[in-house]
Amino acid sequence: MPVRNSEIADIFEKLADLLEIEESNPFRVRAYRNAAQSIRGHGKAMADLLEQGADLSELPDIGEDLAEKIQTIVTTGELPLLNEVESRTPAALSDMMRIEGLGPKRVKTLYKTLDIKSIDDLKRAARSGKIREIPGFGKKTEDRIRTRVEGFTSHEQRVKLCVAEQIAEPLVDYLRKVKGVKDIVIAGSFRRRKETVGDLDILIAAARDSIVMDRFVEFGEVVEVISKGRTRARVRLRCGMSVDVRVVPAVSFGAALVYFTGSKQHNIAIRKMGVRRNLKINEYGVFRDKKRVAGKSEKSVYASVGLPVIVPELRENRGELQAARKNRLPHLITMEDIRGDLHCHTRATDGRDTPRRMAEAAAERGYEYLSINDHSKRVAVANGLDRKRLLKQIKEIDKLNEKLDGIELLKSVELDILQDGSLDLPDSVIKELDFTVCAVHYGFNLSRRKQTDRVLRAMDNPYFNILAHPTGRLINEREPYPINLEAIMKAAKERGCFLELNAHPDRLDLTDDACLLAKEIQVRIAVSTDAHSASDLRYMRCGIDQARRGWLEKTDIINTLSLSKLKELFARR
DNA sequence: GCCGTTTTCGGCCCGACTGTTTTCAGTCG
Repeated sequence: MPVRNSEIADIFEKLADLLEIEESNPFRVRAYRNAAQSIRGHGKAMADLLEQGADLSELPDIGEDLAEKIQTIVTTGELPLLNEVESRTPAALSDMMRIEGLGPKRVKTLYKTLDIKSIDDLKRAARSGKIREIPGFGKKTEDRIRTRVEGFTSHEQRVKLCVAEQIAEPLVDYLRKVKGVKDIVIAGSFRRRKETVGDLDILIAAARDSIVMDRFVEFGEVVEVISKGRTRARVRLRCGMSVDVRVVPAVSFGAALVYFTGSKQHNIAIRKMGVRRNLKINEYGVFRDKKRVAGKSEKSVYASVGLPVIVPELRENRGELQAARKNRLPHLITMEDIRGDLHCHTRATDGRDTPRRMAEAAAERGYEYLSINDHSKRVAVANGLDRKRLLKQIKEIDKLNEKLDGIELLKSVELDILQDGSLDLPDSVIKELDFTVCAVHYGFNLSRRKQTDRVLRAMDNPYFNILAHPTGRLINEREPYPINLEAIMKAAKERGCFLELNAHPDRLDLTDDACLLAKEIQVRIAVSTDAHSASDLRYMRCGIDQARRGWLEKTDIINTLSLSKLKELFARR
């Protein structure tokens, strides 16, 4: 299997850690970190780009040298420079830097004075009380290291956005009631609507003498106060999530919002634009010399560098600043644009509600149509429909449609794409449907080429309309199966097929980067919830968040169309 | 090691908090 972008990024990040411990040129260290981030966030695999003969040094934060190193990693799977550095400096020191409160300097000191080279070494040393004897360390530092290292798991997981929302809501309600709090916004990746959130950044506008910080650390879910000052405090909640609260005066709120919403890369780019205009931009405002010239609102901050406000979902330094400069920011899709949902299940298979109940719930949301896409027979665990049961369901839906007012149910199915690329029900029954949704449910371990060919062959069937959850990934649970998405998207575009952005918060498959790729290729997308109950229809919001991060507009999304237009699109045959 | 409205050299974001030290280094975001 070709080397994944995340693997290349991991190598550069590890190298950056070790070089930092060795006190190498800090800007060189940063260059490796920037490159890692750039590669990790890139929609296309470096391996594919190289195969197509692309010049990697044209990518942001990648120069001649790193382009060559990426080539080496893609070809050989490793980087000689990293091996060389690891021969001097133990690789596991990089893991130690993941522990909160341990940076390159302390890790180096621990290594040099106590020969601590791993998390386990660190655990033993902290228990034995040797760490506090090192100059510059003390009892408190040792205590903290001990607690952190005991509870340390190598990969602290980011939580899904919808889970973060449930965690944040009661805390924000609590803080909102504190005297002196004028405004409160959850910033950070939460506000940028990233699919997962590492920690919560809560920004509060309040008077300087507000007691909000005292109240914050007293919140019932707080199990550890990591730091607490007048303007900034950080705690850990019972659920394991860290929360930062920052208090700023109202006059700085807009500047602070920009600053704490990020992304970091976006902010750095904004600041650089400011520097060119002799402006200093920080979380307190925009300053020319000592004079504040903007900062109360986000609009004023962006205006100070000659830009319109950029919505948080786009703030990733993925071209939004250039687009804003040219007044070519996308008009992002909104919930109001959505006229129906093209993927849901009923009690006939693994759903919980009846078609009628689903239709009523969709109508309540203001939709014009909803399609019923129960599983087909291959998905036996879900009691998938065979030919006979599907024909029966088609008749039921026809009957139901006569009674329904204001909403139409579309007759569909979620077909299984078999390993040979055929679909698991015959055309003779599929042709009775309004359209089809097709997906891979088994055989995730095929090679990338075979998996791609499988889906491409399936798309050759003229009844194939929408490819559902195109990579099969489950966030934090299952990696995407290897597949050449770019080839799939190009083929879909040629054949008049569409890709689904599965809005279920466990899937969000396509990723934001994949949405960007789809936009570039101009293949259109269905944002669908894959609802297994009437209440699941609410997940549309999650899909729209993701679509917006992927720059998608109303015209990129097919379920913004009227029913008649939609039916025209589905008529490949 | 990257980058360019200061373009092939000379910059590269910076303020808050903690602990240990007594004026600041280390870490974080």
